[in-house]
Amino acid sequence: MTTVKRKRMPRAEREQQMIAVAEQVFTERGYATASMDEIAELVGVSKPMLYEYFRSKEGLLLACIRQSRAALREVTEQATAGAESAEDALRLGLQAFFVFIRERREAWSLLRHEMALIGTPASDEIEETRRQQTDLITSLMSGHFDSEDTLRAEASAEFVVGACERLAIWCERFPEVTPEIATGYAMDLLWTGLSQRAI
Amino acid sequence: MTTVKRKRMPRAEREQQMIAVAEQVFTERGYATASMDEIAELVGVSKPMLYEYFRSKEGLLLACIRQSRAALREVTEQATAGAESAEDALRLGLQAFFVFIRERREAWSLLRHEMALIGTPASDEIEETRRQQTDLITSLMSGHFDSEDTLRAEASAEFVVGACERLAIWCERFPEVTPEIATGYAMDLLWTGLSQRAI
DNA sequence: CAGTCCATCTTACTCGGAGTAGGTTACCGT
DNA sequence: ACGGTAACCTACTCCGAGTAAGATGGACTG
Repeated sequence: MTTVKRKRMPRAEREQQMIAVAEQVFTERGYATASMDEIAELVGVSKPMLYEYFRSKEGLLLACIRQSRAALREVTEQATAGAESAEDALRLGLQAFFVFIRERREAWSLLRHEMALIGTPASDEIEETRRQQTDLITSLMSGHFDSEDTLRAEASAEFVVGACERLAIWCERFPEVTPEIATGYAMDLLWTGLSQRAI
Repeated sequence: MTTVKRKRMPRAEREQQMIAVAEQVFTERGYATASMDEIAELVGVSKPMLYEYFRSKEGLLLACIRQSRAALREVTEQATAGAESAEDALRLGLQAFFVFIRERREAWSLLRHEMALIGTPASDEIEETRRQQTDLITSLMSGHFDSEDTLRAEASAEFVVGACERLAIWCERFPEVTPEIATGYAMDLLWTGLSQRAI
């Protein structure tokens, strides 16, 4: 767009630029509808360069997902590092998550939407992101919960991740629901359950 | 495959057959990898017939999703019809859901995996399925909960749907987790919350 | 500063699958 | 028996993923 002079640049830098553009395009058009030609054009480079660096369209998507995942991990681990109790850890982690998805809508959109591609490397990659989160939750909880029933513990972690993922998507429709409010909803439900609110 | 004599058949019947085959193929190969030629061949009919009846590849996917959704709705509505309390309704609904996804793996797989296609009709269709479930939950709960805070009520419903969706996917990896056990996990977490299990 | 080397980059293709134009045939009602 | 139409087919176009083979800028060497 703005770049009139397409200069050569070192591989690492070009890769980052490509990922940034791809993240944008995939999010806007959707993976299926996005074309490699368009991404190449926006980067200001020819299509074979994309293939040189990422092997395939899906490879490019993978790179985007991996980057988002790393960012999410960074954020949630930092946030929960100093927690004392399970309740505290949960709250801090939830808060970090809901802030992340608000601040980095594009990254989140990728993780959220591009889940088709069953049987392809990309679906594994998305699942890996969730596994990262469930592992984190499981380990956070392990010190604070009766952990006899490991199956139940795993189920709980999955449950939490699914619930929050869905809640996050819902939040997008309501700008007035701040990360703080979302965290509050999630904590209430997770911690005290629905019974508290039954008449 | 087995059909040696490809006979003509009325539209409605052919449509059903096509949907059945498509559901299978989409599930096995994934939407992106599946080809209309292959589906047509398996049905024992030529490709333009698929387009005549479903307009596009995505239209065919839509038909599959709609059918699954109708089945899911049928099952959950039936199950919760006679519930007395909120707790009861929740339990019966969850049970019906977990039984459904076990018995109809293919249908469920479609709803579960084919979520790419952001901005396309199919993504709306998937969301519509979730909305169906959240609406059901909301209406089930409306009589039993303090409904001043509608935003919170909606959030709760989304939360429940997301949690159960994720839990259902997790269950696939553990055949020993029966629908009954899954329902138990979900009820415990939803109703009494995590605090009950904290040390 | 001329020459060499190679990472970066390009043009110009192939190939497979979505979607379509236009014609053909079995079946049903009269 | 004989239209009429719903069901069906052959034979294409077109678009986008992926690739083969070659061109070029610029860093480093003598």
